[in-house]
Amino acid sequence: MRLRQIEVFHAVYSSGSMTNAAALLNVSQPSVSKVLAHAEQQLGYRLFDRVKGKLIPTPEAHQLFKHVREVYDDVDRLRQVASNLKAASAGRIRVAGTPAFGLELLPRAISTFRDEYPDAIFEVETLHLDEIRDALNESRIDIGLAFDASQRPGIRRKRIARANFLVLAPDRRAFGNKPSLSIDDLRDRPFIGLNSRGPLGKVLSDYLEAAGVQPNIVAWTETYHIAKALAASGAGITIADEITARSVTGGKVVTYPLKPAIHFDITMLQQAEAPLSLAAKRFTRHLGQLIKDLLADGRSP
Amino acid sequence: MRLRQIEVFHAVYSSGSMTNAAALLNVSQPSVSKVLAHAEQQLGYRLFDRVKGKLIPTPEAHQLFKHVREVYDDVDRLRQVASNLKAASAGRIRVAGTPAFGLELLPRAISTFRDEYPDAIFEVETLHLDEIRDALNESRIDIGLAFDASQRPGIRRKRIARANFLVLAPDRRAFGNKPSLSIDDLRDRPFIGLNSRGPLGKVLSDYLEAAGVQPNIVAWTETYHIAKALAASGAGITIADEITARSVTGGKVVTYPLKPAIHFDITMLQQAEAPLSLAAKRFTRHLGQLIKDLLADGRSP
DNA sequence: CTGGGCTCATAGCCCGAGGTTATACTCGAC
DNA sequence: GTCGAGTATAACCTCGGGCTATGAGCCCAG
Repeated sequence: MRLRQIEVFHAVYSSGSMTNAAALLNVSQPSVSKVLAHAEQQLGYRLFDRVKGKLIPTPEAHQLFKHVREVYDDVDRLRQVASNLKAASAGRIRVAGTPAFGLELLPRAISTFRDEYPDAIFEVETLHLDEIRDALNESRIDIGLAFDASQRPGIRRKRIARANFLVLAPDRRAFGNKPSLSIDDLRDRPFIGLNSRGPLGKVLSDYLEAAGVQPNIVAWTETYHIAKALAASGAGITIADEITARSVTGGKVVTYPLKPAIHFDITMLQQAEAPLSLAAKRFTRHLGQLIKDLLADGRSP
Repeated sequence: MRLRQIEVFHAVYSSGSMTNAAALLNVSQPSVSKVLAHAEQQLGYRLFDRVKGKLIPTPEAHQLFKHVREVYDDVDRLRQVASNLKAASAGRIRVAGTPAFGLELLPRAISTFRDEYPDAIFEVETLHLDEIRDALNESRIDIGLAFDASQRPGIRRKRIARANFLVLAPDRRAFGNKPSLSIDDLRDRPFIGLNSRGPLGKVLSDYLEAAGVQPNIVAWTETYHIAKALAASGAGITIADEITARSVTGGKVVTYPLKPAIHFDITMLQQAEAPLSLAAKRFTRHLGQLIKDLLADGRSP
């Protein structure tokens, strides 16, 4: 069975008719008819019964289709990867970050990197952690940036820096000029919660639970920038990573360090066993340095 | 990327040279060279660096290969299934049983069935339970016969009969003419154990453990016929299902029922959602009846 | 019952992928 | 320098799969 025959069978089976399949595959109807007839002849049995001009899948077709679908999905993915690799070898540096990084830090890093290497060409996007991992596996991106990613097969992690949570409030009315806050200060405040889907949300909710603090949650979100924007607009206080807290987007907030601090890692992800291009390697160094500088600046202004 | 290109890439990558790949694929070396060159040209990047006449996979090739292997495995299986379906539609009835059934009962069932339907053509083999399931999934067989199979997605089970364990001894010296044995009678006897890999071995070992009986195991096996043959040749006593116990093969043994009895099911397996041919359906009825008759005969001789 | 309007199949044509053999090229080993 | 191993190129053939045009069966509407 040739790949083309598999494709055609798949299209005919799932669209229900040769005419539809032809449209799906952007070829003429006779072409589909011929390929299918040829496949049946080679297989030695009918895949569809032609009854009153319509196609009825035979039991064999149903059996085959289960397996065809798998192959088809795999081939689809393979072709995706094949074209992704082309973009990679074209010298592009493809980076993705969770929203906390992708919205401001990555653009800034790229911009300053291009001051030094004006020829560098980038592709940037913001993805959630599991999407970053998929994208790495499919060679759709070269570098991912996330918080506290857990170990996964096929993915190499590198800790870039250790960061802390900060408390974000709309203004100084709630806590005045306190130099830092304890977890108890958050009790009974209107609070914007972070979903525990992401790794950081989980760290945070575990921490609050362990401390026995049940904040008065007024809204849930998964992205820190949204939490920040909510805080800035006066909806309540929230907790966010230092990167988000120090960013310009999302409006003006005041920040307080937490004591004792809650740490988490900033992790760079790449595909295991896939060498980075020279340009990509340079960029990872640049990015690491930028993050360290940013954290240092934020801590001793 | 055409299927042929995937095949060729796979062969070259895993055999290390075009010449070897050509031999593997049973084509000429220039053909491989051309297909590979063509694939590279379409992909837009090299898959191998030609250095000193040898091939060194590029990083892209390593990446691609991971996915190619998956596709390749799937396609392999698909082609297998495609040709299996041909045999099915050719009117053959393909049956497999665990050794307990396959060695004697299935051949006898087929033979008596063919007395009634002389045109029926069979394929028989003995497989272990997990192999039976794989074979069903790949449409390599139509019907499987096993003990106490657990539920699995894609497989339909049908209980044919309920059978009991019997104690097998070489002769009457050990237990005389006792009408039945209790589990305690087995204590400290030389015993041929059944591996707990199969479903029945597990039932048995659980039972012995629950009764606190630790037999004096002198040999382990997974197939009941071997246990029976060992018992017949005087190596010790054993426990076996009724089907094996009553078979002719494996030598002469004397059997004792256990009291209280240990039950287990005899199960017929087939692929869910795959209709059986008319002939296969008839055979399942025949087989079910034969097993019921056999058990009834054995219990009231 | 007759004519659109579906469907799939057939005919005749063309192109390109991929097979063949024969041969050239380029290393490393001797 | 020559031989062997491995890859690339050339000239040729076959066939899968694309196209358009057209036929043939079925259904429904008028």
